[in-house]
Amino acid sequence: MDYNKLAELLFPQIDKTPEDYEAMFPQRQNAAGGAVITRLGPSPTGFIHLGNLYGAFVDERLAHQSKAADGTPGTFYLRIEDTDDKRYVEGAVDTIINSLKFFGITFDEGAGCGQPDADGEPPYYQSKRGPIYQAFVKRLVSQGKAYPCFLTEEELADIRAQQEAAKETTGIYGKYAEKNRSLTYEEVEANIAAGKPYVIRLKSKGNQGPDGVVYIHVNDEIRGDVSMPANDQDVIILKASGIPTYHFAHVIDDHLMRTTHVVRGEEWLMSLPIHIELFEALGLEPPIYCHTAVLMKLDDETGNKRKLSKRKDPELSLDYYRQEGYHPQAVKEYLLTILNSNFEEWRMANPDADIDEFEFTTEKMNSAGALFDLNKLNDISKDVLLKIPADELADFLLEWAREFKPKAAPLLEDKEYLTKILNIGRDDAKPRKDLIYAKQIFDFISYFYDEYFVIEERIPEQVCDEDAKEILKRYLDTYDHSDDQSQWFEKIRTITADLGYAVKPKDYKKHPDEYKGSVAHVSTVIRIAVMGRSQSPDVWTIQQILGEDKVRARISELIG
RNA sequence: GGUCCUAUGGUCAAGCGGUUAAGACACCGCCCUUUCACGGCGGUAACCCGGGUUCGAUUCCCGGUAGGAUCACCA
Repeated sequence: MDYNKLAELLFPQIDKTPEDYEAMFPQRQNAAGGAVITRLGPSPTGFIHLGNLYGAFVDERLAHQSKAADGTPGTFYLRIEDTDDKRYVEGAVDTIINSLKFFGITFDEGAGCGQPDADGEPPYYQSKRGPIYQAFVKRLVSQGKAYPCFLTEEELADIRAQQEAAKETTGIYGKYAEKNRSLTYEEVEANIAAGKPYVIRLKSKGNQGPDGVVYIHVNDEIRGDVSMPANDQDVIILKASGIPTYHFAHVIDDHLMRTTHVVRGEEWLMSLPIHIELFEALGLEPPIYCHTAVLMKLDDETGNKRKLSKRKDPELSLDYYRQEGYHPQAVKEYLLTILNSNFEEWRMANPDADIDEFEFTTEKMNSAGALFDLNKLNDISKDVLLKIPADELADFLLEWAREFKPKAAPLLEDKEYLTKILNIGRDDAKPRKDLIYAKQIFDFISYFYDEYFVIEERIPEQVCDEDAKEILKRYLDTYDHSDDQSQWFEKIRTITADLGYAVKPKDYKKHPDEYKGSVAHVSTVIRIAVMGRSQSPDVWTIQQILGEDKVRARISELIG
């Protein structure tokens, strides 16, 4: 069989060679100098989730932390893996870029990144790289390393059924590949003339060595040495549509785009043998692989760990964090704590350092899947929000409200008021940490706005209704908005003592029979009248922000 | 089922042949306090099982078990 002739028959329109493309896309300057080149390769389904962000983070850190000999940083680019046209969703690329940008991850180049050509140059959309892939496939065919296969869906199904019945490995390999591997030129020509659809398969060298099964060994940056049986499947490299499969596109693109580190999910580990054989067949050097762990969650029903699922787990979607109003920085820091085990320690030692100063390493990555922990996220979020100045936080909250709570947004437009509210207890030596995410913050401060003010709790049982009324009446009578905090509290003490409550909570605790209750209970009545709830920051401070009119109005309302 | 990955408290995790087996979150108690929060102090809680190797295994090897991943003209 004349393979050159076959290649020409299959790809008459392809006139460029692999060498042409090598010359068109030469080695990058910075990669030659040791910088790390990474990429994100999402399919354009428009759904970008926490797992994507998790991986993107590794890519971004690895690239931007590395430096070439001359000091130029590595490159992180976006490549759209749209080899499956069924998956394409309109506007998906923008969604991807914007979602990641929200979390502070930006690309240096790639799809939608403002290259001269809107699509990027070289094309960063796999769907636009057809001729490139075909040039390499053509070369493989001409070397007898790949061949056209005319197996129909029915035939494939038959083979599969037969294999399953015999408990053999499924797929096209060994004897199952024979038929199409050994087609003559004339047969191929006739099939094509008859318009039969076909795919191009790799002619696998198999994995049988003189001593049994041959294993491949790969040094994964995260997992260390990984070994598994070499590939023996005649995998499809070019689909009937002329578009390559992921496997082939990965090999060609990451080589031509000079990716040095391929960061991808653990789910790709099992196809590594295919990629290794492909690189070998093409005479190319494989990149360094980093297979990251999958994000897990405890299943409510089974109690077992399982992969976060798009359908069942809203927290997988990045939209979830935007809707709840998590600050991107909080999500980022949380991800980093599960990504690099020493980050948390570093953060404690360097509470104010920029996140970029943390030295991210693949050695500190865990290869087992981490369980997603909302508690931890919330805890981290408290610290993150504390470091953000109140006025910035006000902007963040307003922005969130405009999108997700439009009815409340106009109230938050009064930025001075909002900033004061958010600043309560923040500039102390021991600042409060009760702000977690926008939705929670809004609920937390809602009583500052009459439109959302409601009495949520009942007065403590130690205080009877008459006393409660009396407390509020006296409080209102003696209320002077210009009192400082100690003057204000002195008046509460007076009321407390006059009505037979203990001024010192300890006294009440020691002698519960001698008092009706303590100053704590009296204060709680006031709290509920003014804030509608028994738990809040300092009452005096809140009243100063609320303003005299609101304070008086709310108390008067209750006295009737 | 085949193949591969993983295995330390409820969760995230240090550890890399000899440790009282760190720390963080969560939980509980006490203190501070007009409530809550913050903070401080303290507490409950772990090396999956069985064989080896070794003077000695959480750590190394083998087997089991468990969990996860993967077996498409999807990525």
